[in-house]
Amino acid sequence: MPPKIKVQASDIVEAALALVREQGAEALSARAVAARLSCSTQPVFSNFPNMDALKEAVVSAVYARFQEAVQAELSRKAMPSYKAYGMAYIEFAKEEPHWFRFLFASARSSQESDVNHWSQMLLMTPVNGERAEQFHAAMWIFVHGLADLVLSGRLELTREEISALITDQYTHWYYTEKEDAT
Amino acid sequence: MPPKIKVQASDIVEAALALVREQGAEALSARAVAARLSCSTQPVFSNFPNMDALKEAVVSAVYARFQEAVQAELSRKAMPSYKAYGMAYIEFAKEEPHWFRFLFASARSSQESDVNHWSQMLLMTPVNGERAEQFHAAMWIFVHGLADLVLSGRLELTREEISALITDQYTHWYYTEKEDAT
DNA sequence: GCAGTAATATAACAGTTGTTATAAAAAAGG
DNA sequence: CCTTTTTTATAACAACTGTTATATTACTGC
Repeated sequence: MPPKIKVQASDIVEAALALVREQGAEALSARAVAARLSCSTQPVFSNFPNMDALKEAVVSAVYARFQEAVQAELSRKAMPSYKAYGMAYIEFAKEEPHWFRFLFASARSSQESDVNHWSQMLLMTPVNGERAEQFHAAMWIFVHGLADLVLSGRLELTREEISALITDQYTHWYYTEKEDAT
Repeated sequence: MPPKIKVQASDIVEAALALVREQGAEALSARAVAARLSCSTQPVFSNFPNMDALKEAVVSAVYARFQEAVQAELSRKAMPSYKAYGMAYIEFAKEEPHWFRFLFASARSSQESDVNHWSQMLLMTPVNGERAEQFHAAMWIFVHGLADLVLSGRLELTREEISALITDQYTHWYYTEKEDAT
């Protein structure tokens, strides 16, 4: 019978997660993971067919953390709103820049990740009918652009300024729609 | 006296530019540049102290192309507008995805690149006074977010849909401001 | 206690990278 | 023609990467 398992797949993913979090995507290598677990590189390749598979697992794990963070932020509010959603989105990007970059650099198809993510918000649009999807898209685009610009340092904003920008974006749409309706 | 110079700094930058354009940032290596110029790696290091310096030069060169492309698009219009600007911005991202990524992945400080780039548009805002800067920022954020989402494949849009989104973003601000004024 | 089994460890292979030491070659002045 | 100067070429070094062949180890049923 074989010896007890010392290193499990979850340990490997967790170590990889920490590596990416602290040093970014390019620090993720078989040897770096092994060093963090104080083992050889062998367990990495017995738990995963190759490094790409591990990377995929790490992407999923980061995505789970991302959703957790956003949901935690939302549950603190009485009712989820686009503003709370956007703030949580950008907070995550600011607090975990390497994770955020890693997540959105892995260019998956449009089925995955934040499409599903945002789609739950479609029920919350303040506008009705066919304009709902356009409002939804506009908010998504704006929040994502804001996150990217803040993350890259091209825009330096306080939390209050970010909050004000999202509010503005929201209300400009909202008011215009109301004007149109009357 | 030395032999004639065969490989000049500009040749190296140009070769690097083509490499990044065709295969992305990670394809930029001393040997790859040399291979494209059919020379050894030596001229690379006699013209640049190290690869980071070359990379910087390439960033500047890509940025110049970016500005050229946007200006060319703007000069086709009777008067530059945020819409034309945004469309040119996103067109560049779609047509030269590797260049666009390379440019905006090089996280420089906020003095550089598209801050100056966008700042020339500040004169074109349709709103007045202190709201001008907020309108300006909102357009920048929206267009950049749109470019990034389209580039990564998370949003699949035709040129017409992109155009409509920018128009919407613009008019929602514009109309709301007009309402406020009256 | 021994043998079989599977999870690790060691170490190597082949590839990549930036960078540099050394050699070759080419142009021009003497 | 030959020496000097400097660009280029060859080749190597050291560090890194993914991956794998081979050994070692620890456990368990017998």
